[in-house]
Order: sequence, then C-alpha cells, then structure tokens
Amino acid sequence: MQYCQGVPNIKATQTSYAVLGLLALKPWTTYELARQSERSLRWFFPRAERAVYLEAKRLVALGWAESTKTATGRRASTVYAITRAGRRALRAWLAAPSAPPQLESEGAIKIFFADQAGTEHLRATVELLAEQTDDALDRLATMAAGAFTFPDRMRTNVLSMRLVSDVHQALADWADWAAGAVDVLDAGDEAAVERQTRETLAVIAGRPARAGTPSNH
Amino acid sequence: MQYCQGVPNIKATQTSYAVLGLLALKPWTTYELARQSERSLRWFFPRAERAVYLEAKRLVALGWAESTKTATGRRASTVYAITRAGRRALRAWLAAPSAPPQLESEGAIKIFFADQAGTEHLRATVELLAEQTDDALDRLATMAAGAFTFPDRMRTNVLSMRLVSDVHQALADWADWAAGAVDVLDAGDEAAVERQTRETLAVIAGRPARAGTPSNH
DNA sequence: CGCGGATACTGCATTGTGCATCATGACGCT
DNA sequence: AGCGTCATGATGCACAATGCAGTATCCGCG
Repeated sequence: MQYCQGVPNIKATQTSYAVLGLLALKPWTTYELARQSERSLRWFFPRAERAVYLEAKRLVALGWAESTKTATGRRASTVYAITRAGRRALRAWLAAPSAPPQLESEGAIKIFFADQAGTEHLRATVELLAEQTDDALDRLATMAAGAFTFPDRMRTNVLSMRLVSDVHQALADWADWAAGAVDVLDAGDEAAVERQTRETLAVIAGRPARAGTPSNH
Repeated sequence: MQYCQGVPNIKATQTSYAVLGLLALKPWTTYELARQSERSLRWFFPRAERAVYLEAKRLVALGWAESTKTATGRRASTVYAITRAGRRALRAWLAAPSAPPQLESEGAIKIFFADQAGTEHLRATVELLAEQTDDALDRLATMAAGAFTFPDRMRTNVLSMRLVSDVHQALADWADWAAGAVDVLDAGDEAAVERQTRETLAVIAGRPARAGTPSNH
C-alpha cells in the first residue's frame, strides 16, 4: 500500500452526500450540521449525531469541503464550506439512481411475531405505533405551518415533506385499522377472523403495478 | 433489561430479538435464517446477511439459542434452536415499548436537495421511486396470493404485511402526485407553482393528531 | 466427467452507533 | 459578584453492522 497524494483512499457513502447536500445550502459548523440533520434529514435518512461530526472531516479529506477555524472568545469552532469539486460530486450523485426506500420499525417486528405473546401486547404495540405516527404528523404539521430557513427552497422542499407526511399518515391509518383487526382477533369469532384474514390478503394481492400489464414470471 | 445469571457481558440488540423471533417459529440453520430474514424481516427490519450469521452465535452466547451440529455428507451444517430462556427473553421484549418507525430513502434525500440540480434529475428520481415501490407492491401481492410457510401464523402475519403494503402504496401514490407536481415546476407558471406549494403545506399542516385539539403553534 | 448453481459459511476493512465525557459561552437570578 | 443552567461544540472508546471477497461442498444435468 502506498499513500496516494491528492485523492486519499476514502470512499463516499450516502452519509457523505447527505452532509454534502447540507453544505451546498450554506457553510455550517459541525454542531449546526448535526442540528440541521436532526431537523430535516432525520425524516428520511436517520443518522447518529456522531456520524455527522465524523463525516465533515471525511468530506475535507475527499476535497469536497473546506474547514475554516474561527473562534468565539476562547472557544474554537470550525466552519465547513463546500468546494467546487464538492458541488460537482453532489450533482453527479443527484443524477445517479438511488437505492430503494426502506422502512425500519421495531413495532412491525413485534407485530410480525405477535403470535408468540398475548394479544394485549399486540394491542399495546399497535397503540404505541399510533401515538408515534401521530406525534410525527404533529411535528410535520408544525413545521409546515412555520417559517422556513430557506424560502427559495420551499417549492421542492414540500415534495419531500409531503412524502414523509404521506408515509406517516399511511402508518397512522394502518394503526386505526389494525386496532379494529385486533378487536376481531380478541372477539373469538373464528369465522370473522377467517374472513378478515382472507380480505386483508385480497387487498394486498390486489395491488399490482400501476399499468395493467399482466406479470409473466 | 435484565441479565440472566452466568450470562457473559453481551447485550442484545434489535437484531438479536429479530433472529430470536425466527427461532421461536422453528429451528433453522444460519443459511435458512438468512434466507428467511431476506424474505420476511427485510420488509420492516433490513439487515445484511452477514449480521444474521453473526447474530446466531451471539444468541448462543446469550443462552437464548442452542446449536446442534449435523451434516449433509461431508458437509457440516449447524442448526440453531431457541431455548427456554430465549422464549422468556422474546416474550419480555414483545411486551416492551418499541422505537418509533423510521423511513430511509436515498431518493428522498435527492428530492430534498433537488434545487441543486435540474428538474430532469428530480423527475428521474421520482420515476425510479415509483418503479421501486411498484415492484415492492408486486412482490407483496405475489406473496399474499401464494402459500404460507406457517398457516397458523397468518391471522397476525397479515397485519404486518398490510402495514408494509400500505406504506409502499402511500409511496406509490406520492410518486404519482409528485410526477404531476414536477410538471407544474417545469411549466414555468409562477402562480401555479406558488399555489401548489401553499396547498401542499396546507395539506401537511392540516394533519394534526387524531383528537380534534386545535393546533396553536 | 465437467459445469454451474445452490448451499453454507468465514475473514477483513471500514462505517456507524451509543454512551460517556469535557469544556466554554450566554443568560438570568439573587 | 457569584451561581446555576442550558446551549454550544466537540472527542474517545467499544462494539455493532456492512460490503465484499473468498472458500468449499453438494446436487442435478448433459
């Protein structure tokens, strides 16, 4: 192994591009980047605060950002700004195809394994999920009603906001339905449970791709 | 969380419980666990195959699973089975509150930063997202129409299947809407763009929690 | 008999997380 | 003037998780 001067042996991850995107808006300190990531990116790209701090340094190593040391009194504070190469990399990434979206939900795992415990726990899991999605919808609603840091970005910004809101709305609607479904499971009417199961499968099975092209595999 | 006596200093992660849940259904080899994780858990708890292999060993170390060495000819194959302590741990976990659900979407990040590139890339990102969610809905539909490995688990299984299907349906619907929204951005009618932005914000802002408490941000 | 694909893993380098820790600045209170 | 508290602005460490390459065996097919 040898040292490569110029371009070090570092690979850009999705985290790199996410932080790079923030830097494209304006220069930030790592602390601000972490806050901003928490407020905006977290909705569709959750990363630990720690990762943001580490990423800023990696971006500098990649030549995609520059750091400037400033100070507030005795206290050091490093501001990161995007470079020309950084903007180029960001544009190239924006033009490239993306990995498919993924859902991660501890509650969903528990619901999947619900037959290993009593329905009271299933019910509690569904209820908590309802609260959590309601809370998310609340926070999104507050954001939408409030002021924006970058007014000129609003027109595209609302697209991703709505995506997130729609997903959480779907989860909230599901939770409402699921609460009823658990009632049916609890009621002990075998025929009703059977019917509910068949109907749910039918709903899912009846959601093929958009255009009515018959699948052939 | 409680520690069983004699158990080494290993902490259970969500991955531990996810794999433990699979073991609660029947004994599996790590390879089968990896396949099954890919087929079912992946929908709401995506983990690399590697993690499943490592997790099985950790479960043994925790005393929650036992491994039995068998062989197919010259070839070794280890079967993992849940222990009594494992079932206890699983039940305790199923009764505990869960972390909120999270979405991760590279496409959403790109849409969030769409103003850094041309609308043609925004359009492509939306279209790819549409294809990916359609594909997911297709696969779910096929699963729902097919046979189940554990027929007696179907009644609860359909709950989590529907959750996943609903989320992907929401994403597919969003993509349809977004395609139209991008058209509006492209058309160059400033007033229409303005209207669309305001209306979208209004939709998001009008989704507070279930109970009709008036928001007072 | 040779070939390819499914089965059944392991090793390594690197990224990402969770938690603890530390230090200063800003602001208000008494 | 002194004190508390919260926001600011990070760093270190251990461990979890990923991605990818590599290894080797079994089985069916021509």
